[in-house]
Amino acid sequence: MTSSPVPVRSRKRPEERREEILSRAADIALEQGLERITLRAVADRLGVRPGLITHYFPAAEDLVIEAFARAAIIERERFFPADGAPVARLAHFIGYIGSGASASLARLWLNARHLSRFSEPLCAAVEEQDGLDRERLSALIADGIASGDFADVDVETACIRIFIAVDGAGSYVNSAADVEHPAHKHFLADVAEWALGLEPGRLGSAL
Amino acid sequence: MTSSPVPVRSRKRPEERREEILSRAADIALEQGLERITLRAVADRLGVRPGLITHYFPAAEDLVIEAFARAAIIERERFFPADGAPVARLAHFIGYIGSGASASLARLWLNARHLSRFSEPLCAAVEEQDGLDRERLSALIADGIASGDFADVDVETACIRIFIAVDGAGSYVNSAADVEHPAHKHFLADVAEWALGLEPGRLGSAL
DNA sequence: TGGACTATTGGTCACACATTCAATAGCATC
DNA sequence: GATGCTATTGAATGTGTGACCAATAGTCCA
Repeated sequence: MTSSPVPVRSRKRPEERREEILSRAADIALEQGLERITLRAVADRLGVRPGLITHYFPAAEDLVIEAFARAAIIERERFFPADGAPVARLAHFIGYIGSGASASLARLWLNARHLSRFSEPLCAAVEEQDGLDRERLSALIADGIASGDFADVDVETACIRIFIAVDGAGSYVNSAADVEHPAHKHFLADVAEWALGLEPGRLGSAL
Repeated sequence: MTSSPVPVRSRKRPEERREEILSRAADIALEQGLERITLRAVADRLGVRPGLITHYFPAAEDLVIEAFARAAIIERERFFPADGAPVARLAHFIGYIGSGASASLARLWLNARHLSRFSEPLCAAVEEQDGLDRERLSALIADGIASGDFADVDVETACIRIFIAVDGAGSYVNSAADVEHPAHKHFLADVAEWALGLEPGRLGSAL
């Protein structure tokens, strides 16, 4: 009585199929973690046989690495607005990180940073994506300095400080404990104000 | 011609054996990561059969959790000196974290924080150890405030800020990239000075 | 329309893992 | 010195993983 499990075989253009695979793998990376990207898991989501994934990614590790990069690239656009005044862009960035909306992104980075321990190529991919984030923030900082919104600080120094604060705050993303303390919630804004020579509280409204 | 693989069976008191197992598991956690704590790996290090590990830890996950706790407890003593002036103790703490000596500890925490995603009991253990660290640092801060070395800041707030900085700096422990930039190396000391109302540079000599 | 190319399948294999359990042997106690 | 308890072994089981490969069937082109 059940519908026959007819194996509907749909043949797609290699580039398209590859995109599909990467896209699903990136979804898994964000939802469940990089170590849950298995041939079977990706194949199931696509309604396809595991062997097909191997066909496109002979080494499963490469799929994981590319999926991480894709997830990082896609998520990046959510917190780096393209335009607006420097302070507003910075406030959006900080507000986004501080809100729960970036939890899956924080988990992804925690995940990847840890897994870098076991995989040299993944480590390289992490550093590459990290570099892209830094480029974005550095550009934002440079804009703010040029416009006079930020003090005339060293861009790289400010960028490094802010990202350490981002990663520090993100460390607790998997903890059930209280990240409700004001010192927690305001840390990133506090550090950003310090790093950019803003008067304390200037970014506080972003929360 | 090879020496016969005589299975030398040495029978030990349960408490002693259990300690041995935990100790080796903690070693593996620090050296190779929590996910490398397998029945076989621990058994091999002890010259014992995997079944014996199961005998003491019917659920392997419990061994991992206890091994993490043990590693965290042992390592804690290395960076929280028992006595000395508050500033000196703080400088030791910061110097230890900043030096490469704490790399395996940073890896352990990154590891555990990530794995907390998949295991509720591990998450609880992480929070427990985290709480113990915070107790230590809070006591140190309270001492410094009482002695007048630190400003009259809120202990919990200062503690939270410093630990976010610790975890943020530790995030890059598996990266091959440059953590050599001064902003990187001084971040923890900078934050500590800010959080404790110390004049900038006061802790810098610790590096 | 027929043939070539290859995306896709279905099945298999080897490996690492935790778990289970009956059999064995060390140690303490009588 | 015999006996009982249990720490320890040896082996088997089941699951999940990546990798491999011959067979199949879409799709495109001559």
